[in-house]
Amino acid sequence: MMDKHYDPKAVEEKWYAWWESHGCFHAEPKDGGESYSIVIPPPNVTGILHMGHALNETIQDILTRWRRMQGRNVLWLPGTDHAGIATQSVVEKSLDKEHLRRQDLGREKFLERVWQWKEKYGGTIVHQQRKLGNSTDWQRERFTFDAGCSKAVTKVFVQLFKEGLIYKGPYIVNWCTHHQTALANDEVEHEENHGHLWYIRYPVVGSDKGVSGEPYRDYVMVATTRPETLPGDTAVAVNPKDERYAHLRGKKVILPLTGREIPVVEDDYVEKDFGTGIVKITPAHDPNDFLVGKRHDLPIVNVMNGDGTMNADSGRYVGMDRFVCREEIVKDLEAGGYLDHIEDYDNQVGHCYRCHKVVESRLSKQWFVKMKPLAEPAIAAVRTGEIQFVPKRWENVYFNWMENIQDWCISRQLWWGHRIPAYYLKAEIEAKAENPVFVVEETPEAALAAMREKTGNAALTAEGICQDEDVLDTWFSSWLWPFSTLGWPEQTDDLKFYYPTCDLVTAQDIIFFWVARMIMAGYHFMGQPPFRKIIIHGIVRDDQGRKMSKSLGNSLDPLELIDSYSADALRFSLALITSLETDSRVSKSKFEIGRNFATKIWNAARFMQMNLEKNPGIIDAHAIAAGDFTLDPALLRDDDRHVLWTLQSVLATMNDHLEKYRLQDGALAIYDLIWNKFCDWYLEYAKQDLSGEDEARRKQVLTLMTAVFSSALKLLHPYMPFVTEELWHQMGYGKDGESIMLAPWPTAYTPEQNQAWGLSQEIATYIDNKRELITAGRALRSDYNIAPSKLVTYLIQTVDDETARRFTSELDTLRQQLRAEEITITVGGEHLAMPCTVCKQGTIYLSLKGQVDAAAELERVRGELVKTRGFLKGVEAKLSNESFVSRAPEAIVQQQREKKVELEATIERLTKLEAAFAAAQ
RNA sequence: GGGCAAUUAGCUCAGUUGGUUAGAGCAUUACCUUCACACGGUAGGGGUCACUGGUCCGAGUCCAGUAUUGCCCACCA
Repeated sequence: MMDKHYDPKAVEEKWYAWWESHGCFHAEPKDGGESYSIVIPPPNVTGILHMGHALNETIQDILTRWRRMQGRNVLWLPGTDHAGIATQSVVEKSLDKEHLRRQDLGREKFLERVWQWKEKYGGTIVHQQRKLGNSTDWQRERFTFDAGCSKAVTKVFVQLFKEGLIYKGPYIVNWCTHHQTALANDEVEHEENHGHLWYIRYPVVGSDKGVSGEPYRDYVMVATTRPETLPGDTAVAVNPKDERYAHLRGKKVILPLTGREIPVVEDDYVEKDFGTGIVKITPAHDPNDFLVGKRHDLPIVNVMNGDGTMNADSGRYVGMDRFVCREEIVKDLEAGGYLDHIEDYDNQVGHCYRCHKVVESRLSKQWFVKMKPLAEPAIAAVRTGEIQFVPKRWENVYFNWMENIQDWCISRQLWWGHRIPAYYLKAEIEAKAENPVFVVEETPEAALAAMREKTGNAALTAEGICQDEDVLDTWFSSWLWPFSTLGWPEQTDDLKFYYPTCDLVTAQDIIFFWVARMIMAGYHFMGQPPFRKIIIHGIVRDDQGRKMSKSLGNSLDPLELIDSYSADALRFSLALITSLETDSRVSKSKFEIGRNFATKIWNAARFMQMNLEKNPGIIDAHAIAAGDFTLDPALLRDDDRHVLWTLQSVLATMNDHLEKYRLQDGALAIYDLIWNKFCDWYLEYAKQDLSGEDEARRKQVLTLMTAVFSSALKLLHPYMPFVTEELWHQMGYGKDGESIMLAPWPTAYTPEQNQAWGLSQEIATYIDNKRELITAGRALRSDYNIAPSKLVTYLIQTVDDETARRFTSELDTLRQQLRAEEITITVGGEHLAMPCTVCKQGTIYLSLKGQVDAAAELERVRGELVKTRGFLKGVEAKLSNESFVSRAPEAIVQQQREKKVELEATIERLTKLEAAFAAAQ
């Protein structure tokens, strides 16, 4: 006998291992069929599973399991990202404990350590993903730094370079003067800094006075937080719309302390209302100034060394530390009469995340990809709808970024990553040549040959050249993910069959980093989109709406949730509480929904099993689950028809919801079917027959329950794979231990079956009405404070004969359920002089003999009459609108006509009622 | 500063082309430990759908404006 409470732990472990070992997740092109493929957004190899992954992967798994059951050839490809900075930092931190720096080990030894780390700990997240139940094809697991992906990366780099789309150029990076290395943006911590704004006068060239020590009459005033970079100024800038400085157009100013003449340029970057509205431009020491300099073709003067001391171009400050220099320059400016005044000023200043020294903006040479030519087809693809965002509004975000796209800086001064396949003459590098000769090739051998040709030195050996020290941005491998993982650049069967992939599921935070770039790479290298639909889901937040983060300590751990509630519960609850439209707030208790649901299903199965054990061999569960069963129409009751009909309508709704990625609605639909329709209504209804003497009827009920429940399990399987699989076997639905995950997705009954069994919307509506009638009857009792034990007399009045007939045929049941000694059923409006309650749609009226509130009923009927008349007016207006009648589809017009007739009948009925109530009053 | 979204029950959220009585889960109240399930059942309470105005026979839904909140982008030299 099954236990009262479902114990998911053992079950989930058992079935995952079973699925994996039976190759249930594995996909092969040779199996044919229509392909459905998704590549997983590869989590960082350093990562541990968080709620974001749980949501993201649950969505993908629901889609893939559903499609697989539909018979598609499904591939969901897993893998991880080598995550350059993150991984390197983790390993460097572990070196810290040994008081080692990576430089002490050297590049090769250090990389060995990282690989060791990856082998040891890199599997953490993929093991955690298994606990979620992901049906990813683990035989195809990939890593962005594995041999295949690395080959693709190198090939792409060389191709883009040869196409002229990759170039090497100057760029401002975050520079730590202590570690003497570039830092990525996320390695820079911004802290509030209590500093100053120095207001400095720059004399305008041509001014009448120019003697040092005297105030200039004609000058511009510049405000700066970094006076020490002044010797590197190569312009001052104003906003072109700033009327105050219109007279400066085309003029030059004198750079204080140096005597150099620098131009006044106009640039939108300048904020009119900040400081004086004039900015000094120091292209070598500020990223924005660098861009201004680029736009205006300004010279770049670097005044600082890598260690934060001033260099020769700073003039007399050479050798000073940058902060000493700041004080000296301010002193000199004051002495020269250039310093106007100083204000206190707070701003954000970047600090190194490791040594907390102020990060310097430093000019360096970096590699770039020209993005404009790549962006054009990618923009067109979304415009034409070849690729679609779901929800659609993200297209705006995408266009906004793509149309203003900047070149992509792809080089990183790290060791862990794909090394840039550029090769130099070793002699030139050692001599620190300004612009060393280089070649870009896929292999060192090819590079040597190319270099020999380029330099005309046939005697050049492999020792004479060296590879670029930098590695590529991690995204430079992930943007190839949809095809590099399928074997590109080889033209594999996988690639032919599964590319383009179908859906990409991700959160909005990597639309730029990843999604947009994959689209560009897809079109450029494959000539085809990487995927058709982009499903953007929200972010999982805590119950106060904050992002989950380690530092806030508000993270929910999916593994903990799986431990306390089960993976099924986590998945189902996530699906139920998240929509694509908004972020979701979650708290631990939310996951009880899924757990309780699993228990409910478990117990429904237990109930059925108990009854099957009492009737051994009465049905063939497997055959019924496979759709091979007959029902005797003579034995069918309306409640049977109702549940069969409801199952079919839920199936249709689920398909529609899943097609449109409304996973939440799908979850709700199956939840309602199983809990409310099947357990609360049908199982309760069936109890009387199951304990009855009629064996044919018992068999019929058990057949029907098996048919409905097995279909419901299938509909639920994408959401709750484990418990459905367990019950599938417990109930003997799969022949010879076949898995539910490969069972065919349910289909609607044939028209013949529907007809033979008398299934129709009318029957379903009748049962709904009956439920409502019983509820209303109970409510009436409580309204009039009548004890449940007391027998009363009900009057039921229906609008149509058919409903009256059905009620009459069930008088005994109704009497029992309403605890009535007498029930009178009539048709039409005359009888009802003492109405008390009205069921839905105004087609059934129920009253309790001797209990009337005619005044209230009169008021309500009048309200209803007003509404109905208004509605009728609208329909009439529509029908008298010529353009509607002539242009709208005939079916719609007909519908309106029918509605009109119906409304007129309703009004007539209500009018009679009104009169009856008025008389009663 | 630019853009996007949200505002519906105590809480978290649905509400698909405007349509008759606005739904769910949790929480809550009463009753029920009835032989599938108290992680349960039955019945109930709780909403001027942020505000103002507009269009319409009819607005949670469409339009305009206001307020509040959140996010993204660009960021003040």
